Amino acid sequence: MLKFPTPTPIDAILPELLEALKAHPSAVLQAPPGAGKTTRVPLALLDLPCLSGQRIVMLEPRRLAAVNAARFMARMLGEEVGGTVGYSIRFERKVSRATRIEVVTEGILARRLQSDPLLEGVGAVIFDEFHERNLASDLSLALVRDVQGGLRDDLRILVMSATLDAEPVARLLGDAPMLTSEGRRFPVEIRYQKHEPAGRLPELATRAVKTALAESSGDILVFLPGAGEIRRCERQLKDDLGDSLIIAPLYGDLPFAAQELAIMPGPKRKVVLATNIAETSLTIEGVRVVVDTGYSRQLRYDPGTGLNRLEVMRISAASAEQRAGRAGRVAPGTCYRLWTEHTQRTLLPYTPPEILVSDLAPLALDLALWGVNDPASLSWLDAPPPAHLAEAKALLTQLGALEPRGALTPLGKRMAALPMHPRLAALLVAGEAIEEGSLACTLAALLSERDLVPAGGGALSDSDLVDRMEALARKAEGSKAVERAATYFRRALGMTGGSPATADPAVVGELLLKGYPDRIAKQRAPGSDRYLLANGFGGKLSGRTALRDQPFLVAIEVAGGGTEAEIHLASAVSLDAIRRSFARSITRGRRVFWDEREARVVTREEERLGALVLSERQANPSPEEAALALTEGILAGPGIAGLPWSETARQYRNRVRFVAEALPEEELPDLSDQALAERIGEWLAPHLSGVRSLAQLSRVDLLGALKGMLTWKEQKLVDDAAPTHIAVPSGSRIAVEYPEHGAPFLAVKLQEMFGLAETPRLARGRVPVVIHLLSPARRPIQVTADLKSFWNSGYLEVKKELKGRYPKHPWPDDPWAAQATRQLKKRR
DNA sequence: CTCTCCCT
Repeated sequence: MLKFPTPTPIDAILPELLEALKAHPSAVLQAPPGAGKTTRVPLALLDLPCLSGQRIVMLEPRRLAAVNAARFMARMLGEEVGGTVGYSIRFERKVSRATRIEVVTEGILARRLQSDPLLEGVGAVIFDEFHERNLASDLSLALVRDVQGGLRDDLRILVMSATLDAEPVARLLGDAPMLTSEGRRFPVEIRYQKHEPAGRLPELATRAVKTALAESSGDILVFLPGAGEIRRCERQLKDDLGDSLIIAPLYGDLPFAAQELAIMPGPKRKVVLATNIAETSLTIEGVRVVVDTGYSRQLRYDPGTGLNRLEVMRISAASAEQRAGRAGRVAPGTCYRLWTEHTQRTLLPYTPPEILVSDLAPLALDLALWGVNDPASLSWLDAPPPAHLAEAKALLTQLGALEPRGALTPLGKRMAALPMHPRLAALLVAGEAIEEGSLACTLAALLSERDLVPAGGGALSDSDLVDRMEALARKAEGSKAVERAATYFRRALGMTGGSPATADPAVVGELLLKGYPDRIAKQRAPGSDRYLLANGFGGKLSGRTALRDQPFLVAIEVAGGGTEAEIHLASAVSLDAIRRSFARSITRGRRVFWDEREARVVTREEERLGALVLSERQANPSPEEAALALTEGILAGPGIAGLPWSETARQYRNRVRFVAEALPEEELPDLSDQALAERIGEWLAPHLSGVRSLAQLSRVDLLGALKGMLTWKEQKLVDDAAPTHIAVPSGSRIAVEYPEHGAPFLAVKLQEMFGLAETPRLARGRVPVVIHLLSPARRPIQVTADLKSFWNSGYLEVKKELKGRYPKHPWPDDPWAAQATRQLKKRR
């Protein structure tokens, strides 16, 4: 056994662990941070006889941690790293023939499993920090377990974790033995709030920092959700406390030098305002006090939109414990939790694992390469959610990596071999095909590395990717990492050389289209910053950008959801490039519809891609299309009552209604507004040829159209039973009025009716017409349905009254004998 | 308060 300079709590449990792994192929070791498991356990495993001559691979979630662990172990052995102990991380590999312990980061193992599914020469795989439940470690465990259950039953699996509830993993590993070790940590006193605090996080944190400064000693670490909150809190503390303290922000996008300032001990008491980066990734020396707001930003994948959403959410109890532990590294400490003990009991026990909440496209591609069609054939701690997986497969199909049935295509196989997200792999392969591989590598690197930071600090505000290319050319902060990744990608493609000096924005757009085919966006109106995305959702450009001039974009980073997402990064793309890339998915169609505002039929020929109309032009509708759209427009707008009916047509409808009511046995058709609306396609549509607008409806012979609803026989019946005119004794033909409601009537001058005893009748004699007798000036005198009694009695009264007023008109004493006339009295 | 953190 090796001699370590200081004993750690883990030492006591090592013999037991070795025994467990002799008896069982798997084991679970639960030990809090600081117990020494990362360095002690792999070295101890070297003594296992069943591993003799075989390599131990240990998985670390972070590159820095992997390198540090390897270096530390090599030093314990008195060797250089790369001897018995080596490491492999993204850009670096330090291993040799002699290497027995290889520390790798998570992506490396997933990749190696694909090229060497039997893990030739590997005797044990250790999953360190498994409680973080990253996507790659969940996938790797499922695959390694698959290997162990198949051809490698000798393979040892050891899962090490800090806070994870060990029971489910042990069960997953075939009831593996569980071992627990104490940590080596100083006690941390937890202080809760008495009442749930109200207010904004930066203000609450500022107040808590002041309390902590007064109550405790040592440096203070404050956990806030993001850079915005950190800046606000920093400003308040500086305003209130001045230069008595060092206020150090700490978050991932901060330049390296600023991060150093936060991590290293300073000359004065220090307050570090940090994001989650300080929860696991970075350790700050000298912290005795933690102020925890209890919130963090968490990425949520929405399978409905295929977009990610960054949300401020309450942290889990496990996360709160990890944060509090940061106060007990050097001495007993204090943790101020800005929530109540009651709220503490409502926290989720663990942060949801990535496999449940993130984009599964990379996992789906790896599964396809592994030959797994149904993920249920592997064992998972948490199975990938079917809806997320379906969305991921849909994307991979669109990228050309999967056949519709789910099998891997040759392109998919090629993509899976490239060390990046499938979107970027598709971009790279496409770039290679058009001899723009080098540019494609630079683009992929820009999109996969941390965003560049301009020289003056702050963030790049332009959402145009071409702006990022220019910042890269100017060597903005972060350029080195991007160049390194680009070089790495070029090597993966078998290329040499550096980034191209200039890039044609048109080529940039075209390449991005290949990786983000689902993210085409069309400007809603010229000059607008609002776009419609191909998935049917809206997006708004963020930042000041020249992209506003662009009718089409590829939206690369889209955050949000709800009604309108935020497009943080995009690139212009030409319509021609879209047409070239999506020739097979673009549909051409005609749409004939009623434009309500212009009150006319509009015909558009459209080129569509998903929810997007790529182009459109006006066209002429066929008579049938126009008639259909116009009738829809009539019903939606003015309705039947609003049609330009002539008086004759109106009367005709009333006549038909009158006959229908008076002679129900004839069963005449119903011409009411409602009936005409229901049958508009039948009676009106055939008469609309050449009509495109409401205004043009006046050209239509509505009466003719109406008559089309009646057979010839029925038309004849209407003419007979409801004549338009009736001849009176004077010889005049007087129009019969058919009102909308009530009985038909005849308005006629009294003098024209002399001698007529029988009231004329309509509807085969069933209904008497009502007579409105008029004065010579056409004023109504009398309304009657019984002429005979009028001549006998009422007439004399009328004559007495009116004779003086109309002396030129005949007023005979005997109306029975008088000649009916339209004329005045004959001149003598 | 424009966008947490990692990794092939």
